[in-house]
Amino acid sequence: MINKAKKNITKIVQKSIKEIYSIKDLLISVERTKDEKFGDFSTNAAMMHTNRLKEPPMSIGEKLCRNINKSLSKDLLVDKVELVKPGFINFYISKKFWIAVFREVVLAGENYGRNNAGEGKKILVEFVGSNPTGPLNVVSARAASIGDSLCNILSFNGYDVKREFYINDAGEQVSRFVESLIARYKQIYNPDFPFPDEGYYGDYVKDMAKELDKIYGRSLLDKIADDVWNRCRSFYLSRILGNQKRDVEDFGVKFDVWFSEKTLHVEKINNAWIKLKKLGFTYPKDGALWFQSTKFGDDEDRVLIRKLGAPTYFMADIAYHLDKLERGFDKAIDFMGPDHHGHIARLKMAMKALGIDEKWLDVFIVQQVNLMRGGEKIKMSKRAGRFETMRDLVSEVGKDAARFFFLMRSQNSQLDFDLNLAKEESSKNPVYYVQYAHARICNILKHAEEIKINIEKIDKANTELINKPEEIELAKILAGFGDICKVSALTYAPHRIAGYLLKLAGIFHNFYNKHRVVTENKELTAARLLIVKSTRIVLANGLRLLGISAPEKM
RNA sequence: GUGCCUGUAGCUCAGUUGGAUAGAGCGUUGGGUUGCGGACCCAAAGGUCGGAGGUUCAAAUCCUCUCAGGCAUGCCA
Repeated sequence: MINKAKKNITKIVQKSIKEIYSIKDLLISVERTKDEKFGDFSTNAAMMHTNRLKEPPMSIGEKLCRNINKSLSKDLLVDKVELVKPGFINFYISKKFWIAVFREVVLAGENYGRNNAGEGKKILVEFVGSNPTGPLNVVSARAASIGDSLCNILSFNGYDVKREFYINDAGEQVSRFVESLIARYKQIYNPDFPFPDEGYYGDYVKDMAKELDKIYGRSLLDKIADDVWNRCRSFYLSRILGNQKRDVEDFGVKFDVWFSEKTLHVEKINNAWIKLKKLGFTYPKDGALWFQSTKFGDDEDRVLIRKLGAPTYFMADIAYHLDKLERGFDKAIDFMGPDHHGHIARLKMAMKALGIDEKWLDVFIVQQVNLMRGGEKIKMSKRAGRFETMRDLVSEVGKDAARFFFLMRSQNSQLDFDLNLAKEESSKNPVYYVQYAHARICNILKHAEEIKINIEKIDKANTELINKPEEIELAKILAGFGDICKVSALTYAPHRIAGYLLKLAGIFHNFYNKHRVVTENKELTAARLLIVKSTRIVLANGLRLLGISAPEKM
């Protein structure tokens, strides 16, 4: 809707420029205004051309304005065009144009805001991902919220999206976990048995050791290298992975693919390695095999195959991304934890070495989360085995609040998560504020139905009766939903949707406070029901994109 | 040392890729409802956009330098 208006205005302005100045460069921009006192749309055309035409902006603007006023067509529904000081030309759109949005929303329903900008392009979004060595933490919860919501948004914009979880089940970390488990088990019989320096300190490892002891007693003590042990270790690894799966599923995230790093070994990794070797970017040194990342701007070369023969995480990740490419994705997006900082540049260098278009892969860091309680930061220490898990967080504040809080902020800044606020049932709590607007509307609709008003046919209501400023304001923000969806997809920014919903909820509450919907006046009631029904639809659509419920009662 | 992220109101953060007088929420202060959900609304106060230059009609936004904080800098992931 807004796009249509923008296009029309752009055409008109360009036509005027052509007529007056007969120049070919017609680059201008038409934007929504920030403030109502500047109308609804404005163009910087006069200022853009001031240099080329060697004429002051106000003078250009004056001529354009006069010309535009002559050529305004009726269907645009422009009330007024005016020139303002620095050289902006402002367009005032008639109420009628805006009010049409209510019917449009109701007719489109859950598809309102959808577009086909993505043209069915295949995108793979990799997020959360982890070693199967312990419970998922709060950063994983943040990544899950952002990744899942972005996928919803991309689908809504016409992309063919797949969600993927990368299981790092083949590396050094898994060995460290197993060593930790063995050590905890042995410590039951020998408290002095040393615990590995970089081991896993969490209590869950101790619990597993106790469990092993319960089943096998001391019989495993001398069988560490045995088959029994191998079975035990894979039993616990798959149990941990199972718990991780349950964590994300309870959080409402459904991955299309759980990708095991193991499946890259040995063949796919070998193939990737051979490709790099053939291109001449590798060499042996100190018994290991290296990648010449310095050729791509790194400060030192990086190891691909370790001295002992095992590939590094870096090598596996190269193979992994080649695999994604081979699976036919037009684009790959990765969300990684803050500890992967250094890894990103290297991965991109490897992609460049392999001749892959830079734009094919986008990698984002999901920054750390500081849990706050009563203004105090809760200390997290993985080493000491104390760290906040995703499960604890969700069970304390709930899925909706957790997701909304993570989605309010852009992913690349650190986040202070106020646990008390997330639980508070008041308008201070943003998630309640938005959900309350939705529930409130549902209650109005229910009330209307109780007095036998037919909500289904409400799109037939007489919209001529809509003219209050609060109503027009609602129309304008509803009309902007499609734009917000597009922008949030384009900039990978789900938090735009959250911000939009907060604003929409605010405008609705204000409207509600000023105007009663269901009254004696039947015609006006119908028109206002159309307004609140379309508002409900947009709230629900937005919440759905965030993966948050839109409750009918609270 | 090097690289990335961040620096905007007392606090937590937006700012549609360069636009007009920089915006919300919380907190503070003062108001509002015989009503369809008060889990609500309105108003006020609060700012050298970390700092200094530069680019141009126009800079929180782009460039250079600089200061502060965070993270990374493993043959871990």
